[in-house]
Formats: sequence, C-alpha cells, structure tokens
Amino acid sequence: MTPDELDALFKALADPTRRRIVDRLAERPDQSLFELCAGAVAKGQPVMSRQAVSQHLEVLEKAGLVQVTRAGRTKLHRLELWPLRAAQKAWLGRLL
Amino acid sequence: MTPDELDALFKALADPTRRRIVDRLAERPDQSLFELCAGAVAKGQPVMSRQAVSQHLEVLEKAGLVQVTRAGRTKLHRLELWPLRAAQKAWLGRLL
DNA sequence: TTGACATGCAAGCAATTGCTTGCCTATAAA
DNA sequence: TTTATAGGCAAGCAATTGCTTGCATGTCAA
Repeated sequence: MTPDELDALFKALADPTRRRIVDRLAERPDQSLFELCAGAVAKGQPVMSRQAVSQHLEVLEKAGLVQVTRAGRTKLHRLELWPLRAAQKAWLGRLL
Repeated sequence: MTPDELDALFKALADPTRRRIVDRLAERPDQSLFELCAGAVAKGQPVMSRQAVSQHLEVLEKAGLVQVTRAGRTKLHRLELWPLRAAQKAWLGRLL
C-alpha cells in the first residue's frame, strides 16, 4: 500500500456523503448512478445533482473502494473491501 | 462517534505529512513542535516551515489524534489512539 | 535586564474542492 | 424512426486548503 493509495483511501472516506454511498453499497451491491442519487444529500442542501454524486463515485473509484461494471446504458457499482483491509494491515495495524 | 468526528479523523489521515507525524509520535511521544519540524517534508518541497507543521498538528488535534501538554515555552505532543479505535468500532468494523 | 529560543497570530495567495449548469452521446423502448 | 432514459464532458465559481511571510508574545538563560 503506497502513500498515494492511503491518501486516496482516507480522502475518500473523509466525506459523509461518500461514506453513505459506501454504506448503501454494502447493504445492496450493483446499484446504478440513479439509484445512488436517490437519498444522497449534502449537508445544507435539499438534494444533490447527478453530477455531484458521479464525482463522489469517481473519488471512491480512485480509492479502489468502488468497482464499476457496465450493463447496457447503466453503470453498476459495487463495493470493494480490499483497500480497507490493506490499509488496516499496512498502517492502522501497526498503531493499534 | 459522530459523522463530523469521522470526517475530521479521516481528513487528518489523508495526508502523508500528517501520517508521518503520527508515525514519529508513535515511536517517541512528547515531542515538541521543533522536533517534529525536523524531517517533516512535503512532496516537492525541500523543507517545511514551522507554521506549516503547526497547522498540520492543529488538524491532528481537531481529530483528537494528538494531545498537547505545555512545559514552559515548549509544546509537547503525544499520540492518542482512541479515535482510531472508535472509528474502527463505529464504522470500519461494520464493513470488514 | 538583555538576548536567544519556542511558539502564536494573521494576512496573503496559488491551487484544489465541491458543487452547479448546459450540452452532448449512447442505449432502450414506443 | 422518434422519444425517453442513463450517463459523460466541460466550463464556471464560491469556498476551502496548504502553504508562505512578517510580526508579536511568552519563556528561559546569562
């Protein structure tokens, strides 16, 4: 686990909207962008645009937390837990 | 562990300079600002100013990861591990 | 007291973040 | 083919980040 990978991982987790997306993907995998839009709200905002959610997903993808598969015109997202396990083994475990 | 506390924690860890400070405080506690300055380098920069390190320490303090005690004119920092354990119990543990 | 040391405070500034809006493309259904 | 659906691309913009520099404050030593 390189420092850059740790950066991307912790940065991805440092946002409540993104953690909520992770939670929802943990409950049910293979959700589309539209499904994830429903219920994604930033603090203070009434709703959140599709593009905003898409950008959050991009951050999660770069961290390796979300894997994407294409099915026709829809983009399905599923959670990937190995970055968390890797970070725990490579960094957190040494401290705790 | 509130969402805001998780935000502050993950944000604090999402920087290699701050993780390095954490590592160094794990090796030896109660280091002053000046001690932590020596060896703290940002990527691309030759050295890092005292104020920059001080601001990084502020972020770590807000996350609860660093506790400060005063000894005369020096400010001693020591690592606090409970935020990591709390995050693991409140959030990471549910996923892993 | 005088001077050196450890730190705080605050303004400034380039770069990044986090969102928005508008338009474009590709797939599926009618 | 038309029409609606799922998503992509990119410009724009206010707010935040991550540093810097300059000056002020408090503490110890001589």
